[in-house]
Amino acid sequence: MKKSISKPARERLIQLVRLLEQVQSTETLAVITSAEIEKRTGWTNATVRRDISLLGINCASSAGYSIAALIEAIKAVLNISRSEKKCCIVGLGRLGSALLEFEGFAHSSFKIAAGFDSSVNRTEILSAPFPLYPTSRMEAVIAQEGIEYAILAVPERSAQEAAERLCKCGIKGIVNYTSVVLRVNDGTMVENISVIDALQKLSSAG
Amino acid sequence: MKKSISKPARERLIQLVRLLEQVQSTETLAVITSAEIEKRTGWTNATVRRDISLLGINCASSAGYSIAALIEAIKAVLNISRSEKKCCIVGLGRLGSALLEFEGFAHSSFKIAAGFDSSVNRTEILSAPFPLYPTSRMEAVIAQEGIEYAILAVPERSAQEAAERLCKCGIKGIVNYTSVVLRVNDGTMVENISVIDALQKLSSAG
DNA sequence: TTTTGTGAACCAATTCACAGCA
DNA sequence: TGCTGTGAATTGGTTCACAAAA
Repeated sequence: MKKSISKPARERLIQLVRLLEQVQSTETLAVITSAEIEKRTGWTNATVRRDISLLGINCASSAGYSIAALIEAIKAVLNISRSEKKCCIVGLGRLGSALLEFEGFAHSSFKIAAGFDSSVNRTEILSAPFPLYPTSRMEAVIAQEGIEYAILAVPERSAQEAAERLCKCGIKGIVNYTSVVLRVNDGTMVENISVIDALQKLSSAG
Repeated sequence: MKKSISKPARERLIQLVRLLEQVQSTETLAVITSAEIEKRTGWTNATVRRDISLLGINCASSAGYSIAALIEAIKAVLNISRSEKKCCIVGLGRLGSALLEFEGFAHSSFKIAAGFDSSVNRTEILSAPFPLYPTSRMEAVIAQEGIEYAILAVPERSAQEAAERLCKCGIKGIVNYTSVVLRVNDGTMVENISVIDALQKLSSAG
């Protein structure tokens, strides 16, 4: 863990751990080679080996890497699922409330601890496995619950303002579902996952 | 100008055009400097200037870049909004159907031309401004409509199979809302926008 | 054998630093 | 003066190629 892991390598490792878990749950393989990972991901085998070597562990034989050991190593180094991390959803329109049933959360180390919406009516009508609050209580609830990450799913026109409030609360990162380019403090990171953004990336690569 | 634009540069330019449009619609600025763009995005002014110079146009004065000209230039070079591009939504659960009301589409050059779901019941009950079909008709409709991109919002267990069918149809790109690591043909690109993926990127960057 | 792990080489991207321009 | 545009330098990432290990 001496060498710090670059962003592209980290992102590949995040995907890799998920790929390995999928393999583990649908196939009987216990071991996988870098060549096989290349087939399934498109990354070159050299890149795969380099990424894995950055973990600073040694879980390979001449048949390849032990899948179980590799999963553990990546999780440990990237502190994925090291401890439960609390998130909140900001904006409970169709998109925000669709997340209430997103399967992926079950197997992750992220836990949704609160939902916020400016419409009190909506926070009262919706039912969720976690408490819903009016946006006015955002700062208080985030501090009190120790929420670290926010999922931003408000209408475009409210996105920047919401982001600023989240920054002031000391939120570590925002997952941005809107296509607004957010201006945030240095202490806060943003991951953009707007569908328009993604489509434009695809079509500009064409 | 024959220098091809790198992927990171393209992705910044896509964000930049959106930022500029936002500035244009909320402020009265007609001109913007690379230093100002740095403030709003966090990219260094050198990177901003380099990216813009890759466009091979010249829309700057000593006061900065003309916002309107810059928007046009980026759109032209990245063929954003050059022509209307057809997409489909595959999987009309809560997440997929939430996209029906996503605002961003209105101002984009992407048009949703079809929705697919394995539940015939669902395709009959939902109402959308475009036709909905059972998944069995996917291949036929995609070919007939000339659909180029797909938004994948099916349950995790069906994701890989759906992706393979989309590849066979010759779809150019898939926007993947699931957290499954998709294996696709060389001719098909994937953009992953799973919320879990995004949260893990944020927390591993810590 | 086969496959990893890794220096060294290569290629890509960013940043520096400054000439040139309005 | 205050900006852009861009060669040159630098930093970062990927790939090569091969020794070492199983």
